[in-house]
Amino acid sequence: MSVLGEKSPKTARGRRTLRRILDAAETEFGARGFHDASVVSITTKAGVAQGTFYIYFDSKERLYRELVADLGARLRSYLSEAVADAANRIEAERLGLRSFIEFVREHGNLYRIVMESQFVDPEAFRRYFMEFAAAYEAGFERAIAAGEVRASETEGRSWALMGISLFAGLRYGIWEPKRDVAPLVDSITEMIAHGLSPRPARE
Amino acid sequence: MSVLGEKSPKTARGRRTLRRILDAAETEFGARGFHDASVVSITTKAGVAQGTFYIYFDSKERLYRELVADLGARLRSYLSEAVADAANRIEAERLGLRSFIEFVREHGNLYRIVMESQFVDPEAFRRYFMEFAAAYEAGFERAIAAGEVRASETEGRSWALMGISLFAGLRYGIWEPKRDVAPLVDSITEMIAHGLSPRPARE
Amino acid sequence: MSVLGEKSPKTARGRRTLRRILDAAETEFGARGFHDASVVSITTKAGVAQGTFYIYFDSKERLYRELVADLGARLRSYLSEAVADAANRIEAERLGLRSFIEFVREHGNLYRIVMESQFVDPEAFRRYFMEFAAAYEAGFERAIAAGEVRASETEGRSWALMGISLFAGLRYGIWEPKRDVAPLVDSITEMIAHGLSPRPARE
Amino acid sequence: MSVLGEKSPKTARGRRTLRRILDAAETEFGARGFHDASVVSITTKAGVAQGTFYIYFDSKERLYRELVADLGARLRSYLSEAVADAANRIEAERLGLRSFIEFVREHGNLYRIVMESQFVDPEAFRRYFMEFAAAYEAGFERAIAAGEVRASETEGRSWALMGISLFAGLRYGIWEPKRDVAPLVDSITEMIAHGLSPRPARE
DNA sequence: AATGAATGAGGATTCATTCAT
DNA sequence: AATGAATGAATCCTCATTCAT
Repeated sequence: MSVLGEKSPKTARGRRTLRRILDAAETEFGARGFHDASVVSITTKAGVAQGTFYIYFDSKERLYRELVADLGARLRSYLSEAVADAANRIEAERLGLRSFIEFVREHGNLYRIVMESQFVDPEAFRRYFMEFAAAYEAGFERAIAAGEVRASETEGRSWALMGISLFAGLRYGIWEPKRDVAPLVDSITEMIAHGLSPRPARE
Repeated sequence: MSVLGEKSPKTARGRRTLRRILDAAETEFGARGFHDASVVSITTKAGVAQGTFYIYFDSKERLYRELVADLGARLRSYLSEAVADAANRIEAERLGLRSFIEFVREHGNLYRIVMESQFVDPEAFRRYFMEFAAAYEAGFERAIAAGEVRASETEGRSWALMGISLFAGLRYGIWEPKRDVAPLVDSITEMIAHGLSPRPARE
Repeated sequence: MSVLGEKSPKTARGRRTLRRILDAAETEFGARGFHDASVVSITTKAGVAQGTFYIYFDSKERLYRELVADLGARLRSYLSEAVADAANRIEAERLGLRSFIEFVREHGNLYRIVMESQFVDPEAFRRYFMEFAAAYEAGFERAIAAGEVRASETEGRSWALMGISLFAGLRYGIWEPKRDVAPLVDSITEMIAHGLSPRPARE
Repeated sequence: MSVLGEKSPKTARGRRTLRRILDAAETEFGARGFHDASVVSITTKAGVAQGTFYIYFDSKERLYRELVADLGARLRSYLSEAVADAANRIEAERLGLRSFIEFVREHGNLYRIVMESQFVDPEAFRRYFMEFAAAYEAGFERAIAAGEVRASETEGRSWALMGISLFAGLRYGIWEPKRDVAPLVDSITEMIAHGLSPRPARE
């Protein structure tokens, strides 16, 4: 989607350097946060000189922004793939929740970077989640049309469900990455399932 | 009330100064974030000399930590009061969600500060939410015992519900503070109600 | 000699406070050096408010200067007393060396303060040692007249002997305060004795 | 030659800059002392930006430490060269004393820096002189074996002789740099010669 | 394309000293 | 006589960015 590194390098050597900076940045930003990850620390880790950084990026802020966009895209594609085979909406929720936690466990840095972008580039963060939510809502509309979930306003519901995932990612992906997450996912999904069920509760 | 651990002033003048620093800090941290809010900007806004800051706080970091703790306590007390009169657990959820959004609308800075602490002082952030969650779970246990909600594992559910609130606070408290939130709260609460209902959905 | 504390207090309470500041200053200056010993650290240790300091002293520098003068006087009187009973000049050298080391062991702070004054108030330091040297030389002249030591220029000799003491004080008073110093003092004194002996070495 | 442990520059330009900082530091530290010589004053005198300082040194303290070590090495090599041709130990003492005073006259800053290190980095100071003393003692042992000086304990004697030099350096190198030092050196050396002579004094 | 060097504004913090009570 | 509060200049250091080679 977004092409990382404004000034895209022409030579193989250049591509390699760019790749190294990007990887170093991901690690550093993830581990130390935007402010504590300095350009020096990134270039040092990448094994290049400080000046080299500015061959590929206009500024630290700019790199960060591009990184966030890229990571967001990766996350989104990961999720839509994970959910593709779901038989129905409820199943999709279960799969989405589970694979999101897995994703966070495998790409903790990425998760942290995206979350921190809220405080570094609020507008980008906002846009990203609004788009995500739009897709989410669209899915809901289809599910309602298909009778898989109870009809209702979809915006708030979508947002609520995103909040669940995000927060579950924080606790079970970042804070407790060894925890057996299956029962919790089941419990949460069960709650969601009832919450969305097209069949009203018994009297 | 305030449990701030700063060196407490002994004169009225001192208390006034401390108060001004605290207020300025809340505003600055909320508006510009931890890193962009400098000690200069805080003291300038408070109308005191830079050195005065260090009469009351050991460091910028320390002030932040104390602020987070204090804000957390304020939020918690606000919420428990808001929820006190709820007839049952479901009603408590509705009230909690609604008043949380209200709180965020009125104290946006505060919300931002607490959220950003995740990246400034992760341990404080973690501790704060773990404690909150514990209280939440305890409430769940009671509700289950009272037959107000369906029995189930409570940890994941609590966490999920907190995620909903937090994210709703972000969107409807911070991003869209003018939005009429009632229908969304209703919709979300309805989802939660079904999700927790002691009477499972019909087959 | 020098009356410590410009504005000499009239009341008993005042004298007590002054005393406490002086003692704290001696400890702090000795332990942390002039620059690292702050007025805060001194007043804190003395158990008084910061402002109180300036009731008794115009400045940190001033206190230091007075302290150095006072300590110098104490040292000088200690030494002249220690040497008073010496049967002759050589004996005086031995006693002087030994008691100087003892003095340093008992009053390490004092020694350090006087030595550091070289870098805080070079002129005062210089004056002090020049005066000391003058007294030393006078003693030498007398000893020569009495035939106790070999005639010679006395200035360089005096200075050299002061250098020996000072450096011995550093090593055996400050750095190795537990060391049995008797044999070293004997050895050095023996060297001095031969060096000064009125009976030159045989050809 | 220089054993400075700073981050060594890779270009000629860098080496020039480093050299300028080092020279400026020597002058400033020597003239104003460690505390009053600020990084600003050093970089200003060196004609570089403040930040440049930190390309080459981790901290002001660190630079100082390295300077002390370097200066010590220079002094030591200067002295051992000066003394190399001495016919015997006594002659070596005379040459050592004289050339030390000369050295101090030519490198007053250097002398002051080494002396002040006692109060800035006591451990470095201590180490320096202990090493020096060890070399001194070894020389003594050899002289005793060669029958050039009277047998005796050597540690205290070495220390005493170092004290003489140091103090003579202070007075005749720093305080009275124009003074004709020859007679004083003679007088002191004569005293030392008798003090160390292998031929006992006549009865 | 890459590098090492240089910049300088800006940041947190310290501290001797003064002030008001 | 004493205190707690306030000051503000000064200090060390960091870091994103630019420059010369």
